[in-house]
Amino acid sequence: MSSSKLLKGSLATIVLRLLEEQEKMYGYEITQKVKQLTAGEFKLTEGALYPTLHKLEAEGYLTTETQQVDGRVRKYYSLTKEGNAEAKAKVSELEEFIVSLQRVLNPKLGIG
Amino acid sequence: MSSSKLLKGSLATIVLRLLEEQEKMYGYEITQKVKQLTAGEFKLTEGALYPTLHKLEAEGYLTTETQQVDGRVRKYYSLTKEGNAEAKAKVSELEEFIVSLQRVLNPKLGIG
DNA sequence: AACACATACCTAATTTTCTTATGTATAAGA
DNA sequence: TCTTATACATAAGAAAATTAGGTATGTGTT
Repeated sequence: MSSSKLLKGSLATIVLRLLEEQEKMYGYEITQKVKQLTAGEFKLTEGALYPTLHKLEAEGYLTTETQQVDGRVRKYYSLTKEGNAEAKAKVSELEEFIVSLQRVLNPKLGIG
Repeated sequence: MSSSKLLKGSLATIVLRLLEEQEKMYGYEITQKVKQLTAGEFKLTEGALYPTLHKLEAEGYLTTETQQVDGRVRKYYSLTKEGNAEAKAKVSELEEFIVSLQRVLNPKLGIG
């Protein structure tokens, strides 16, 4: 992912979150979805995405099934039961991180 | 920095932001300030902080002056003119990133 | 037909940025 | 004396990107 090399470490969380919203997604679809949601601000590179998907699958958080569509192969990913739990956990963690980050960036707001 | 290895890439921005708020700070003070602002959630490690400070100095964004306080040396960092501009730029970039990230995490909210 | 662009997957080398571990040194408190 | 806090620093390793390359099909344009 990019937005000029910002905030590394959130990609897996983003993938898990998108799969919470939409049951099945394939890699290319994820890149387009992220691009659309962020109005082009995040450019999720394939070199980052595919290894992340493979890792999440290896960890048991995702399962795959391939489909042939218009002569092209698509590999659909879905959350496993563990993936669902992991998604919730990671998203919470990231949201808490954002709160802390905003506190540092804007200390005037105080501890809400 | 840590909050379990989340969001890498924001450390330099955090440092620049803190020095916008407070003209002079030394390394140890920065670690304590971050800890305080985030109620202990961010543990900024020295192995991450010092190289970052040195890099920002090498890039011309920070200047240093050392002081002897209670028999211990403190190295104070301040923003240069370029550092000031960089701080504004990096903070804006990070804030925009957070907005995009929240859009991905919570697509229901729509494009505000 | 040739070419560019979009779709769709993938990996490898390199770089960036951390964590972890270690080292030095002084001061304060139990 | 020993631990904890203060205060600096570097080095090895790991994690997670970027950059760059590869394969292949479909579509639209000249």
